[in-house]
Amino acid sequence: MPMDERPTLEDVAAYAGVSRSTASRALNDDEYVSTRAKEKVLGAARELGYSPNQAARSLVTRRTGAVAVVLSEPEANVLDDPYFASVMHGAFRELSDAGVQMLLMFVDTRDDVPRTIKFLEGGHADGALVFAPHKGDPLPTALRLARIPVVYGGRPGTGRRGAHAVDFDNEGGARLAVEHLHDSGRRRIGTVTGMLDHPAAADRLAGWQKALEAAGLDPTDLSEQGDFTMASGEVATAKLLARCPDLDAVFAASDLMAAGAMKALRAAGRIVPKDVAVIGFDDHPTLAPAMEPPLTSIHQDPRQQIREMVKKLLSLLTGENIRPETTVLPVKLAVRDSA
Amino acid sequence: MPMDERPTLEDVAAYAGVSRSTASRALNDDEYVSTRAKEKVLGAARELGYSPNQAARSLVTRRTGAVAVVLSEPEANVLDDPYFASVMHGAFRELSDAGVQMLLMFVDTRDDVPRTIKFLEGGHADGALVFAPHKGDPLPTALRLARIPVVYGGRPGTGRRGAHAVDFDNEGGARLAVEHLHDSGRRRIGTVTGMLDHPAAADRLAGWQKALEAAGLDPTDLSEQGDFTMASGEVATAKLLARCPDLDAVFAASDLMAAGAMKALRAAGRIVPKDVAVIGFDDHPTLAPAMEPPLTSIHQDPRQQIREMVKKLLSLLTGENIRPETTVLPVKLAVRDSA
DNA sequence: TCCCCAACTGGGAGCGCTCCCAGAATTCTG
DNA sequence: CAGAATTCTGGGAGCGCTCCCAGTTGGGGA
Repeated sequence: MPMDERPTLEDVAAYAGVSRSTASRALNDDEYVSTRAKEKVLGAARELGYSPNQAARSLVTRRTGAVAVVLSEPEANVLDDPYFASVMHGAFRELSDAGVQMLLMFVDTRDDVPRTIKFLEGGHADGALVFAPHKGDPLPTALRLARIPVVYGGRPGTGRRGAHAVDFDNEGGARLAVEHLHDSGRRRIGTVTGMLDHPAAADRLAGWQKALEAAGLDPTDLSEQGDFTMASGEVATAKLLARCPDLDAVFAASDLMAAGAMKALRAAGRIVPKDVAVIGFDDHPTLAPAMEPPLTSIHQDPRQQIREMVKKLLSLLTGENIRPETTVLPVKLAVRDSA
Repeated sequence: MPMDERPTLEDVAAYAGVSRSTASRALNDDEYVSTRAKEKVLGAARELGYSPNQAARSLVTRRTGAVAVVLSEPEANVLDDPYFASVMHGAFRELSDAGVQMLLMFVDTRDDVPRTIKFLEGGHADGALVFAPHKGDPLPTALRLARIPVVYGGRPGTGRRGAHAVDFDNEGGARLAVEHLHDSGRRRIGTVTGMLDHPAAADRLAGWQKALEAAGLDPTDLSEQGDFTMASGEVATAKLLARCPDLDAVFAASDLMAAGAMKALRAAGRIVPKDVAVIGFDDHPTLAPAMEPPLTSIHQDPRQQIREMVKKLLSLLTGENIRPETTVLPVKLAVRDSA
């Protein structure tokens, strides 16, 4: 073996004084290898600094040892949101514990869709963890046709039947928020929604509405649509305030919109939480505690989500025939000063 | 070719009525292929939905077509910081434009270092884009020994000689901040630093100090160390305030610490910016405009950084013999209400 | 004692591709 | 128009691995 080249399995086998086959068996701890042979091979591998050639292995096993994490979300949303950073970090940890590499792919232009499909179909990854929340997103349909093992993060907007997914209890979170507000005496509880083609936004709105009705309150005129950005939260809250001057609470479907709501309330001379209480959603680790006053918000644990997703995907990859279903994870209320 | 299997190059060649070699040449647009043959092959490939087997190709070319993006930074910093989200997104865009896949790796425990090195040495990626800012980080040294093409984001804390890197003008940014404060009449300009084993933090501190001295001001007692977190900014500012009650400006080395500073100032009854002006660093796209008052901050463009990094790495990979040097990118002042 | 079956080992084939080389077809030169 | 140069083509080898199969070893039961 020349000095400047990486050792191959053959080199390891020769060094250990066994055949290539035996070396392979030892390294992959197959059955039918004597402990003696196994020790020799493992020792040789360590000695030579052997690391198997993934390409050669892939060529025969038809497995790449890599999983793609696909974010199908407009650029701005991904960048603003530490949720995605958490997801990526968590995905890496979970996957690398399983010895799987993580390929990261963003899909934010229409052109990216065929490229992504082509890539995944091409067998460059064994499976995918996909975050594709928009209702019109063509990706889930295309993925289903391509018969690639996929687990979704969040309820996919399209092709909901027969998909493996892990979602948060968005409706329950909204209910939690409304109940907290109601319990502290609020009666005119408005909401600022996200884009309603986003299942999470729709679920949060539904939760708010059901909770109001359950409390015997009338939701009419009390909801205004935003788009998850701070500016939209500000505008929506101003409209809400103009329409219902007796507003005494705002449930915003994201912390960013809650920040906008606070701005609008401040501009209108309302004190938070004395005059109007505010609750956000996401429990943005940086933003929520930094706000003035610190924001009460619905907390969700992205790490738990990704852990479940990886677990499902790995089962899928080992050929386990698990039933396609959406696992729903609980959320909780993180109480601070704003409500 | 069976229906259920992916077509191989051989299938494409047969379909086009040429040999495997010619098909390969056509697909890789090599020289010495007739236009006629090329068209036939390309047509056949399209018809059959052919996508080359990357593993087989890697095996012979000894190139993986993938680049690793390595974040060697404690978990919390990565999660809080939309800078990293920007970097990852930008890296994906730039790399995929070049037909290169992106592998993401985090290094946050000591154990991750050998694993990462092993992985990169194993030839699983053609090169790496590394963010490893800490002074004691063993990664840069290990990477240099492993002779892997690497470009650093930010000045690497270790092994600075002979490394390819793209950094921001941290010192210049601090100077910009101080000059702005001085121009608006502030004379007691304190600073809250980041962890000083972080080159960016050290550079920002140096810039602050030099700018003060250039303006004929005395920096004594006016700097306090933080660790880039909000809580540390609050504590540091309180100390500063206790030591120098006539403080009229704070330059924080991160927006998060600026948020902490604002909290401390508010708690001490100081009005921002009337009594004390505050300037942050990073221009955090979510946090800075959401603060009350909106934060003046030093803006840096992570997209530009990653673009330069990818450019350097691709040159390195094509064997160009570019000189190892640190490219320094300009920053600018984003003026809002806090200063 | 012998045979059988389990436990183990080694060699061969082949995954799908690129590259090299020899030969065929075409074009260019004098 | 012959010969040389050039362009193009196809087959063979081989990248490093896993898997299959045939062969070898050793221990336990008849």
